[in-house]
Amino acid sequence: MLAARNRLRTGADFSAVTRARGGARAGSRLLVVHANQTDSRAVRPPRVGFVVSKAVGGAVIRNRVKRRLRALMATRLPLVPAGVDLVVRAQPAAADLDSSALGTELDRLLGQALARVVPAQPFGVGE
RNA sequence: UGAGUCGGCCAGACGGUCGCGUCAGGACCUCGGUCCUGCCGAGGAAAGUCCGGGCUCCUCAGGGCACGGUGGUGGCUAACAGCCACCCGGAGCGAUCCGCGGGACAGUGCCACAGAGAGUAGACAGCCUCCGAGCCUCGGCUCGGCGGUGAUGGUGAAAGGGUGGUGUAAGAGACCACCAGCAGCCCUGGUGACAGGGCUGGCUCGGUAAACCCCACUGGGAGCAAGCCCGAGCAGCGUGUGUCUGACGGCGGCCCGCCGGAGCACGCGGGUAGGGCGCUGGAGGUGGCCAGCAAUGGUCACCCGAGAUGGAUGACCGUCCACGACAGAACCCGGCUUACCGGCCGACUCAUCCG
RNA sequence: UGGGGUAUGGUGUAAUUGGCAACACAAGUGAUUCUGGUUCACUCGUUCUAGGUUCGAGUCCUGGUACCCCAG
Repeated sequence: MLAARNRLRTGADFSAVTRARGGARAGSRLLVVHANQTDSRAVRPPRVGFVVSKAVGGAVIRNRVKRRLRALMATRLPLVPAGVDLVVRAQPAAADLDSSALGTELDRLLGQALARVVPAQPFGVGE
């Protein structure tokens, strides 16, 4: 579980990230990462939300996928610039992966999405 | 030793680092929150939502009808379609298991096809007496007719007791014996379902009620996103005050002064956004004793073991083993059903061997 | 989370009170045609699944599975 200030809390927040005009998206067969700079003055900490639909599996599998993504995201949170909201969506194939495979996939997609939404500050995980 | 039946229990363990949620204590605080410490933190099915109950709101004088639910008996329970014990029927050598297990003499409906006849039975073939005609090897045979018959054949899921005899033209519960079954009465045992036995009777009226129905018992509706409380803003109502005799607001706090200026203040009820409560101490667990065959109940002691709201149990490691199945609380509880890698314990049955 | 509904050839639908699972389109095979189309004939079913009631179940009863809809 992330701290409350780092979570998206309402359905309006989620649709603001996933359907916003200025938002960026990077996806694969495993995950889809949405990003959007909702606060241009960048005073708010970054916020993250997760979407795991019933197509992924039962409640146990969905919770496991969500917890793994949450734990992976918690370590990467300091690298996300302030004022940016993220939504990480899991595809059905993500249920079969372990944490390390999910981590590399998340790094790749996160870099793509953040580079599109904040080109001035490139995401530097690979360096 | 092998095969099997039933019941109960467990649901990876230990350790390290980093994190999460409720609660309690403390610190900081811009009263939004942040940080530190500590306790606790998913299941036997949390699942399916198939029954039952608590709780909440709505409806409701009382009674009846309609529409459902249940269905051997006795008990347990808050209640149940559940559980326990027993009865009956069936399966098994047995331990044991399975059964929507009331009523077809209250009434109605249906029983396709086949078959003569399918429900107050029925004559297609056949069998038998008698009458008539024909043939004739004079034993009889064939055809037609008035009747008798329910034994035989064939049909069907099912054909109106079974076996043996008496009887007859041929036959038939027409009559007799035994058996099966039904009804009535009585005796014994049992709270009861029922069981055992005796006497009498008519020979003996299919199946289907998970068809309508009858009988007995029983059921109001919706559901915690139920519902209750607080409540911005906008609008409404009331009272007071004010419109050049200037309310109120602005100019850094106050006074004066200057500027803008028609509303302003208080109260009221309903209630949107939003927030809080409901929300977990309960038909609660663990252990002992007592009553009971048991389900269960009583009593004593100890314990507090989730309560979130985008929704908490995770991540990375180490060691061990049988290498980890099915699966995640969202108001709570009692059941049922379904899913499931395996493991442990107890009781019992059968077969074989040994003593 | 709570409430409600549906399931029949590949697809869309039928089937009186329980008595032979029917129709259209599609697909395949064959015939007709020089070839294709049209036309004709034929083929194609665990009635979602497992039990039960019944002589007999798509239909009646019970459990399960999948999908869809509604409230928020």
